[in-house]
Amino acid sequence: MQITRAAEYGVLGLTALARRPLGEVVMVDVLCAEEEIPRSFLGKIFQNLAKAGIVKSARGSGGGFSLSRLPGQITALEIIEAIEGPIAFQRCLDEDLGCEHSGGCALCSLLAVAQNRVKEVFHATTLSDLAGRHIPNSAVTRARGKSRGKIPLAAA
Amino acid sequence: MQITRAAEYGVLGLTALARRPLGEVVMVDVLCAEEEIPRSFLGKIFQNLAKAGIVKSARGSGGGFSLSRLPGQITALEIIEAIEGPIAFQRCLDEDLGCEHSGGCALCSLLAVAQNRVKEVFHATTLSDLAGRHIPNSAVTRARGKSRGKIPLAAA
DNA sequence: TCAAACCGGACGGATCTCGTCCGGTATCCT
DNA sequence: AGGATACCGGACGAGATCCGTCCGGTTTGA
Repeated sequence: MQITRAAEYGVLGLTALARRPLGEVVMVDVLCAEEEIPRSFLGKIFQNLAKAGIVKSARGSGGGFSLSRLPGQITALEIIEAIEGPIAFQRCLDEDLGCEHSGGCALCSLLAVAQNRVKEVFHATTLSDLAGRHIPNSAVTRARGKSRGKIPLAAA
Repeated sequence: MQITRAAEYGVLGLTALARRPLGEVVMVDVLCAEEEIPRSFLGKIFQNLAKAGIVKSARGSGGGFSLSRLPGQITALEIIEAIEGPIAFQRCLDEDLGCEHSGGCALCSLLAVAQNRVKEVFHATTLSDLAGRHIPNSAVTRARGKSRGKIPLAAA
């Protein structure tokens, strides 16, 4: 019952992209430096985002990634499902291959409701919502020196 | 982003218990036969439920498990968290050990909202809700013979 | 032609999942 | 007292998933 690092990194990387002028092509090196994400992992994640049409990739020298839509038109649900696959609290809730327990499985109904709630939340949030409020870690640590201790929560 | 089998089995086992007169002591062998759950696994799961105070255990001959409260007073949230540990979409959302990304992490806020939605759903559902609508698999297969083909969904 | 940058598959260690097994202990029955 | 019964609890283990890394291949620009 957790989000994967891949999805986390994917969202973070996209916010970094979304903070720039629309259409700007950025290398993964830049993005992962900005958000402190392992380089080759983020590369792999962005391959999925490209395949899902969220991001466009440009190869060769001067290449990189750019958003293929406005940040306000990309939902968190899209991003997360592009990386993790469809959100399904249980096997039988993904495609309707029927529940293995019984005809009217109460548990599956419950899980279906819960699952739809989180989908609603993710669907209602766009990348611009996320990018607006997010301050990249690298900026914070730079401003703070390298004190690696407890972080006073800023901004409620 | 999935519920574990353990939680699934736990809920199922408890519904079997909840269908009986309150306080009746039932062996795990009976419960797992009824719900078609591996015996030793369910035993282990019920240990957690006992530790969480959801179920009472009786040892020795004639022993087994019984609900320690009315089914209407046991929430799905309790059950699931007793088995899986606290629901936390991300490490930083469990106890407040602060987000590793930044002060005002937008992603964590989003995940927190989604997580609370599912907690609400689980909290609003009781064991009696689940037990009422659930027909154990064993009963279905008995009534149907051993046709292992596609199951026509009964009851909307 | 060369270097830059993404593509995509293989690999690998760590962790989690899904159980099983077995000796220990508490309880009941005779 | 002595068994038989049933839960307790820890160890074990196969398999899957997670979290990345690596490297050869391909595309592109200079």
